Amino acid sequence: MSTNSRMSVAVHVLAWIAYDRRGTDKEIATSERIATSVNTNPVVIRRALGQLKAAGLVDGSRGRLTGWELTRDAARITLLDVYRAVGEGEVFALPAAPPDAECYVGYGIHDVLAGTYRNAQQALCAELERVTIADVLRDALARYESRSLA
Amino acid sequence: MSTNSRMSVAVHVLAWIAYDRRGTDKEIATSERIATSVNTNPVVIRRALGQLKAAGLVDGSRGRLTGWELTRDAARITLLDVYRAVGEGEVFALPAAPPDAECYVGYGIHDVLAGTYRNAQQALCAELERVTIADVLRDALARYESRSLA
DNA sequence: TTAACATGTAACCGAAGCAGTTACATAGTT
DNA sequence: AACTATGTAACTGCTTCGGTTACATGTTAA
Repeated sequence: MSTNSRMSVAVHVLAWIAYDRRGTDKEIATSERIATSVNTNPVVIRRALGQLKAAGLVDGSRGRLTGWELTRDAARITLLDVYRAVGEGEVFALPAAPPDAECYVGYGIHDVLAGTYRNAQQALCAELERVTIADVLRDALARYESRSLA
Repeated sequence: MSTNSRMSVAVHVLAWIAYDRRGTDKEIATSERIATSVNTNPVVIRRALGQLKAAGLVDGSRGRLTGWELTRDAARITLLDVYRAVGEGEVFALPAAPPDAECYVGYGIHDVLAGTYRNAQQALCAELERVTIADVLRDALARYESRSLA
């Protein structure tokens, strides 16, 4: 599929913010710092944060020493929320050109496909809804802890 | 999502071939004729047929007056078969650049995401598997029959 | 055997989307 | 007022897609 990586970036960003750093170095969540963890450019992070902010998942201001915050508990942000926030469209696309409406098959097939795609998409979304940012963070940290057994 | 229309084209092609034209004009299934129904270029159809043939869903030769055929009943070809035949990859992608392995979050997040994506993708595929080409054809024809009520 | 027909495939085009980057105006803090 | 970080525009290189032309190859029918 075509597929961009915005979903992955957005989840990473949220998990990074969700991680409680009060014990460590009191690192404020800036696009710069997050970009280091994601290994990309700060602007890419700002674009992601912009979408997440528009969706009401995070909040932040321009001032110094501010830092981004989640607007609610990480356990209450699902990957479906993120999926919608980053504006991912449909998984399947119909051809731009409409089929031959004179053809027995062509006449209605786009509508039929659209319905089928809707069901498939819904199944996908239902699965995304079962996972939260808290889940992702927990699993990621678990992997970090159990590393270095190599 | 990125999203191409190959899936849609392939399903259209299969439904077109599945439609029994013995009663009508005995139209042989050529890339040219199918292209008319799909409203695209014959080469696009040939590319699709090439993938479907490689997947063993259709068969055809170069000769004249041959025509493409399904290798099995339309009721036994699922949209999941088609999905795999057209080589659609994963719905979600991870960033090309690996995250910062020193970061508590970055270290394991790609693996975590990959697992989640796998589950979501599986849900999608399960839904596609429930629909066959025969289903699509039946529904499309039903729409054709009940048209012109406008 | 030969003419007709249809496929397979390479090659190219324009359009679109994406990630990355630079640059800079703007806004909020200290 | 100085500092800091965001928001955003603009540009780049890369990739993919659908569409198109062109042509060699293979198969059938006459």
